[in-house]
Amino acid sequence: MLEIISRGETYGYEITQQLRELGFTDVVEGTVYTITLRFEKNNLVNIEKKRSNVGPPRKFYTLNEAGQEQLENFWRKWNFVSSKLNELRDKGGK
Amino acid sequence: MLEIISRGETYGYEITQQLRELGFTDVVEGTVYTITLRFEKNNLVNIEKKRSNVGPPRKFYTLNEAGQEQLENFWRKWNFVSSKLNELRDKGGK
DNA sequence: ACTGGTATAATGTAATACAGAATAGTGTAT
DNA sequence: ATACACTATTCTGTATTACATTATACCAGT
Repeated sequence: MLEIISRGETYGYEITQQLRELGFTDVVEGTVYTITLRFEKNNLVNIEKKRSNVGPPRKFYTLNEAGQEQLENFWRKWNFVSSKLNELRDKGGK
Repeated sequence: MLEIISRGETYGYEITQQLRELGFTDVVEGTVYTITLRFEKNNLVNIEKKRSNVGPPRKFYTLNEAGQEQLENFWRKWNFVSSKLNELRDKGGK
């Protein structure tokens, strides 16, 4: 979700849809919103509320400096863990 | 940890060491044991207690049928998630 | 007024991660 | 004998996370 937000201003409902398009077909809004709220709580995002002409106002997020760092940090950890796991998976026993 | 156990009978303390060798240098015993206990609780492992000549008895684990399945299931999910994440990481925006 | 799609917030439960402290067995050096 | 280092497991507790459900609200078309 941090990565998705980093691609450009977006809001919860849209993030849900993007995740579904990405293949995470069964994510529901509730899950996404708990995470965006966590981002808010941890001060990783800037918030801008804009009205929509097809529904209630949208809360647009962008990453702030801390959010960028968190994202980079995530990818660092991801690269580490995924390389280790793939190693484990691929090269058989011992 | 399921994968490590699937490679052959092992016990908590040894699993901790293997994880450290794999690069997860800061895992501590407490963490590992909560997970082995979860495996027990979920009936994914067979248990065999054997005495040791260098310390207290060891609780050896092997995967049972359900454990094997759980492991295969894990790899399925892992392959899915990691391919999606790498896609997100590699091919830039949109 | 009602429906369907868009949008967020509030609430609750179960699982997970992780650390720290307590306990105990064994061999070796003092 | 006893103290120490290493091996080994268990117990306990806290904070976070995952995830779903429900409630609420805005808008357009019928």
